[in-house]
Amino acid sequence: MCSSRIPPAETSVGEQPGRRYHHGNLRQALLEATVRLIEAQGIDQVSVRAVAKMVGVSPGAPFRHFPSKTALLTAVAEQAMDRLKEEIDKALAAAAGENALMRYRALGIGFFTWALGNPVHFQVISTRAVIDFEGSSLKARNDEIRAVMAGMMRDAQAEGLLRQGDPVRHAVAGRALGYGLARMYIDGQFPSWDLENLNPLQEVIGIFDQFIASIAA
Amino acid sequence: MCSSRIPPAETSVGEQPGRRYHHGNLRQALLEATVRLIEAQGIDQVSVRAVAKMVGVSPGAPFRHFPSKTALLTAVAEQAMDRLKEEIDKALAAAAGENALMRYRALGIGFFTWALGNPVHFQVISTRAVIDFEGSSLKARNDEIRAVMAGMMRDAQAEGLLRQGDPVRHAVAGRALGYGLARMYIDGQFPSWDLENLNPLQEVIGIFDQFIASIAA
DNA sequence: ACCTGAACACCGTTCAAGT
DNA sequence: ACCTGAACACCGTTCAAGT
Repeated sequence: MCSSRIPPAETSVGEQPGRRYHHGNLRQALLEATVRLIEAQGIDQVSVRAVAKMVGVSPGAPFRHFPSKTALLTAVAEQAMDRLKEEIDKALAAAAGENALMRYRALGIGFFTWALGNPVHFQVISTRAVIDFEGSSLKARNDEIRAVMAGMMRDAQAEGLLRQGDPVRHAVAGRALGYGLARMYIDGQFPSWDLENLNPLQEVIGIFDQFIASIAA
Repeated sequence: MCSSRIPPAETSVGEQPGRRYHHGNLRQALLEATVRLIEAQGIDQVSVRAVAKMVGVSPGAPFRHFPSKTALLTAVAEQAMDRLKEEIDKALAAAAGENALMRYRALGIGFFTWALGNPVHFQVISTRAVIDFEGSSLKARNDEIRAVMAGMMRDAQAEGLLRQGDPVRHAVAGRALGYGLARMYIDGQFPSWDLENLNPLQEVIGIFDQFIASIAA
């Protein structure tokens, strides 16, 4: 009945299930279906079985590609982190000639652009209960970004760009501010703060800029 | 065999299961068992059945007191929020005579004291995916605190205590900073930032103080 | 090599039946 | 009034068997 199955188009694996899957890139299809399921139902509603069904495959099939549900979600987080790093690298490249504080700003804007543009990915990365942060590439990647931020703040102080205070504490504060703002936006808290006039990214950048102005010399 | 059952001690419902429960305060016992289970296993491992077993009751019993698992966790969050409000009220009472910026600081310290002292409760309150934030008392309580913070920042500006910038943005930044710091601490990120010298509460307050100093006139 | 489909021990939730 | 215990439709995960 289906002896001449055509494989699904090389990279675009997000169409309607198409009854028979067999080969094709199941791994990537599962990752994409997981993201779509989180978008549609929320992260706590994700089940491996539902993802398998979306992709048209049996309940056990995903376990040939991911040893556990946690591993599946961790893989989604790793893809998310890769995209974040790209966004940050792009922003940093564009700000290469500027001073340390402006490079710090560029990094922050890269982060906000990514987080508000990919809320599901941000959510997965920041939901530690459900991913294996320590045992994956996530920790190293995260530490890289942290080190870059801390270094910039130190440079900013050395260049006399900071008004006062400990650069490490400023770096931590900036990170916490970024994390908290992204989270508040995604949790839908902006309307309560009367922050619905501008578009959210503009608003977040405005707040971040005010933070930078506060610590600047 | 057990015709003369003694009811469990009035309020202290956290002892070893004691085979037969029947009356007693099952509702409160379930809430406490839920907190202990999260402490021991993490929030994603909580199951109504496990909570029921901890308390020595059949799988269906909790549903007489909470319509759903979400309702159970939301009730835990509501108790948590009540304690947060107490902590904040206490801190504000102690700072009643001071200026708006110092009262803002007191509120912040109340929050940090609560969050670092009750990490499980903070985690439950901030895990939106698993509680009913909008449809409970949580939203109103949260809005109260937000309004107090925003009011203080406005007063601080009116009293000439702020160096520059929009007080609403400062208020949002302070909230995001507080949320982000508590979260970073609970996620175990402090060691990576070389923040393990002081005790965490001291460290967090130090960073918060530096933020306040940055925006102060 | 990759997938199916049955199986196991779990879940949340409901509901008749017990006390 | 409150709880039990069986039942239902789910889940994560494993594994023999198929192609």
